[in-house]
Amino acid sequence: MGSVKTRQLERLAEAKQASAAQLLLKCARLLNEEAMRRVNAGGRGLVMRPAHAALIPHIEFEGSRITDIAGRAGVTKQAVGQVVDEMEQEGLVERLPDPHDRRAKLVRFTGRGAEAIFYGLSVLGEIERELEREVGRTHVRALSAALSAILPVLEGMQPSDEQR
Amino acid sequence: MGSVKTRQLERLAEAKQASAAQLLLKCARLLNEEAMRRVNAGGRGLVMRPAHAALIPHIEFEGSRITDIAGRAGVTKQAVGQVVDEMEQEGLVERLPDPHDRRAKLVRFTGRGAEAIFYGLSVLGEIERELEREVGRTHVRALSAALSAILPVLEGMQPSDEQR
DNA sequence: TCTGGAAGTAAAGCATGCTTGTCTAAATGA
DNA sequence: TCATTTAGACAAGCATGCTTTACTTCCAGA
Repeated sequence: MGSVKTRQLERLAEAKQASAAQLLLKCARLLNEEAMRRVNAGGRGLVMRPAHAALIPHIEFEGSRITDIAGRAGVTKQAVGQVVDEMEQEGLVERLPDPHDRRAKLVRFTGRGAEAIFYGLSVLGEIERELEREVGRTHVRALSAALSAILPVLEGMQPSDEQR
Repeated sequence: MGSVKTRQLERLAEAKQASAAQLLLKCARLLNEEAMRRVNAGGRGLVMRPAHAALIPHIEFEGSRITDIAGRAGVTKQAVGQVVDEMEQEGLVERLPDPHDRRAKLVRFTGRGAEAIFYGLSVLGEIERELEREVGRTHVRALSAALSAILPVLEGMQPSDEQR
């Protein structure tokens, strides 16, 4: 009793009160789990995995090169190639020859891929509407506003991610 | 042109505007990356990995049983045992005999473990202060308020997680 | 006092998501 | 033209974080 360690443990108990950062991390984890659960329970045959989700924002609708996707996603082109293989087998994307460079290929969403993305977005929208119903639209709008402000700051903290 | 697919791709481009849910996920990912980066660059020998972070909230200061931790974290006791092994080797936690059950052991933070947690929390606090400096305290407080409201709703969506 | 179940450990295995290294074909530029 | 670089594919390997199976020790109820 009264030892250094005991006092530390007491301070630790106090510190348990969540900061905004901790709240953010926890909410996002729960939201992500719920969204994945709903997407994969969506009756469709396809499975959505985090590796897929990570690439989607970096595949442009006109088609993107593997190397470009890799650079933006911050992983090697080999890693992207593997995930693209999977998504291609599920019929979500297709590889097209790049008219500007015969070494290159363009990865592009298929119609089915676009549908899958809409479905995923609709799941997020659905959850969002449920949240609004529970906590009120004001809170959700404030959340959006704050996150929109914070996002560029967080992006600015990213390491420039030299070569890979 | 004008095909079903083309129209879908156009809609897809519109849909790219981020919802609150998407913003939340992206911000959290960036925040998490930045926090991990800073913690592991903290000069200390120890490495922080997601698996450790996942257990920490479930280790009570008085000590918790492996089985309890596993139940709350939603993984098997074997998985928890492995991570606890690692944290024990780093001197962050210790295993004590449970006075109430000679089969059981209590996992508890050591002084060093408590320090490490303080350090981790201080990193989060530091990032939070930087965010306040950039976007203003109002936004960050609104963020906290909204997340605090949303958290219990998200927790309520959790599957009851039958047996494991 | 046994008998079933729970706590923890041990070992093996597996899914995921990466990496590095190597190769071919094509572009690029001196 | 020829050397270098680049895009992508292929193969192997590895780190992480789990799981399943099997065991020992101990508790607890019939």
